[in-house]
Amino acid sequence: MPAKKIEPKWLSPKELKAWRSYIVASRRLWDAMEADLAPHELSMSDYEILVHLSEAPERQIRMSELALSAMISKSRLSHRMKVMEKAGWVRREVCKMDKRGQFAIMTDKGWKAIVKAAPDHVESIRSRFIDHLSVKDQEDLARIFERVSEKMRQQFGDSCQTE
Amino acid sequence: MPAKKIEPKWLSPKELKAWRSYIVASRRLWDAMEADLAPHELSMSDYEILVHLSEAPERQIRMSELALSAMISKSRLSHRMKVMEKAGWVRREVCKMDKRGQFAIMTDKGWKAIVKAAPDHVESIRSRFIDHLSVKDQEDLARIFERVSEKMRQQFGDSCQTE
DNA sequence: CAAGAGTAATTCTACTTTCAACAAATTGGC
DNA sequence: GCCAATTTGTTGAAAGTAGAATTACTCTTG
Repeated sequence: MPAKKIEPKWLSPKELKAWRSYIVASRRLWDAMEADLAPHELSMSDYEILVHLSEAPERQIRMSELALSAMISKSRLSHRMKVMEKAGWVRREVCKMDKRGQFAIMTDKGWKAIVKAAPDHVESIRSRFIDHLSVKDQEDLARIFERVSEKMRQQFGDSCQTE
Repeated sequence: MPAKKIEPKWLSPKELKAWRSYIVASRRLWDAMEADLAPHELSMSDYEILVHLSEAPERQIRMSELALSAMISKSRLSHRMKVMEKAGWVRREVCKMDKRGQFAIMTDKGWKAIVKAAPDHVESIRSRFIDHLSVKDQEDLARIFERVSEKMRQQFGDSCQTE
């Protein structure tokens, strides 16, 4: 028998529905949350950066590590830092140990900005997402997405670390 | 009693875990799937546009409607169409009824491109996501994200229609 | 210690996306 | 019919992002 082209296994109705609901809701959710955050002059992505920075010991951390934990490229982080530096939220300082390195450091002003934004953002997470989930839903979601992440890590991405 | 500042209701550990797992996995999933699609010279977003176009009757549809169903701005659609037109995948034609309007029309070449990419994309959806879900998981996810979308529609977005 | 390999971060270039402004056509009073 | 308001879609400038190239430093090894 000649080599036959492998017929792709299409999605069943249930599979398709799961996928589409997820994609559509995620897109909307992201947009809505961006909008919720806009009054604080923050994007979701910048918020994420600041949170990771604020959680670092003494609110300072090496650029590479920050890029890794915020899951963005170094290049992008450099650019955003330039912007946020101008806003006075962060500053940079060379690393004494390794003069190639830079520390991203959160300023008081930056801390205040994030502290001010946080309650609204949490409220946004709640009203857009979490409050519509039962505890069981929360557990299910966590389990599912943990597994999805885990599988991707196995499949190939050693390019990305744990958060 | 004087007006007291409302204490924000922070997330419980379970809530936080659900949220973070979702966010982190979603980010990774998107990136992985973009990479899976790259060999076909397509981004997730362009793929989405082409799919909606291909599903329209006679593979043609008004620009506004396409933008709506693909959940992108008109402006962005215009720009992408210019690129995809150059690639020969789509063309545009003025609407006889309403001379302001344009029809986006999928060319044969565009159809071929999407037909060629689809099996790989489906395989990508499977291997990255769907295959790690039980049928119960699929149902749960669909239910959850349907609800999330629904609530957002209620909360305020009449800016966005059903898909 | 010197050469080469490797690493940290930035910068440059090309591309994408957003936002505001715009032109053209339609609609709905009056 | 005419004028204002709205709708459709495009455009151009500005902002954002990705990836390659670059710079400056460190580490390894002979």
